[in-house]
Amino acid sequence: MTKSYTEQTMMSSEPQDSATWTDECQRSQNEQDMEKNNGALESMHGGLEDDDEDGLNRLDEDDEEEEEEEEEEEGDDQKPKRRGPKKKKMTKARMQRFKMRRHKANARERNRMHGLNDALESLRKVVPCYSKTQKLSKIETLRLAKNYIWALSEILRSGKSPDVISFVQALCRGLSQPTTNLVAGCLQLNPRTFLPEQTQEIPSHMQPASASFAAHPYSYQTPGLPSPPYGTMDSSHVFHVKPHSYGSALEPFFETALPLTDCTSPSFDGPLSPPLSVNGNFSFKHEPSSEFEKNYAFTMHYQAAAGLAGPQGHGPIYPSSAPRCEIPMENIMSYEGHTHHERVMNAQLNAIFHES
DNA sequence: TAGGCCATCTGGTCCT
DNA sequence: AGGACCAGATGGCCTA
Repeated sequence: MTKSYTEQTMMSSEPQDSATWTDECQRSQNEQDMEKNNGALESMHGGLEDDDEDGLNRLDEDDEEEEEEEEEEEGDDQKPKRRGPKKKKMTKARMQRFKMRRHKANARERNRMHGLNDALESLRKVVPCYSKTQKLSKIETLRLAKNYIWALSEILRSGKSPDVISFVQALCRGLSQPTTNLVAGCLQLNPRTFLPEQTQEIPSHMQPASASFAAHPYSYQTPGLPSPPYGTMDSSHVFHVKPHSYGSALEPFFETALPLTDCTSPSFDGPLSPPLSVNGNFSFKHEPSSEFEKNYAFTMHYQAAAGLAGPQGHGPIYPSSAPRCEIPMENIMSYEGHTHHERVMNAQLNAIFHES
């Protein structure tokens, strides 16, 4: 039984505070924590007395009449005399109240952050490539969500369905290398495939159909990003480039797939990979054979994007005769697991395409 | 071991 | 006054 990251962190992190708190045990835990943190708080108090105790001394001025001694550093001629309210000593009672307030504020902040994380987790589930085991980082989740929204908007705006390469390009813009590889993995697509410079080498029939998907209409620079892999689709950080052939660039996805923009091509008769279900969900079809597939269980569920609208018939990119494939992995959140609201949203998108 | 990611604590600021 | 929000600091875990 493995502990979640959160649990591990909670158990091991230095401030033993209370991620494990429940409302019931919060009080006793509070007291324990206060004991533990006493030393730190005391020292902090010392520092505050020396530097700036405005905050602290403003807090409790009601009682503590018993210790009204004002602190004056008489001996220090160097320091200019302090202005403003005279300081009060931090008495035990005041200290206790301060600690209490601090603990309450900490608990609130913790809850707030948990709520934020819950929301982020919800976002992870509705963004392509959701995996319980291989979670996207917060920042990557936000970036991918932004790209996803942009891509869906673009579909709505243009009324055309993108080809997979363009769509993945749009999704991966600005993502780090691992996430880019992850998204590519979702599609069983070699990341090199959708690199701008490499796509130029792809024969015309496999070129992205919608130019608008190949590049955002606005600059997609992400200035100030912490490390080079962010904010660029430069191939130098995606699959550390080695000489490749066109064939390898398209492996394994396009080996058997029909030209992306032509769902009705009669040339199609091979098995589809990756499988895209009738409603557009991507999923692996087979028992994971490669290490990659064993380790990463994803699902693509951009139904509204990739699958909703075919060029003419508003059908999925792949023919409905394509084998519907599922991953029998319990850690995958299937599209069916989405909320009613999400399904309604997709139904509405579907309706839009069918009406257009 | 460095770097990335994360949870938590903390003090400041703003709002109700 | 108290709560929400924010950003900086800190330390732990994980991975390349």
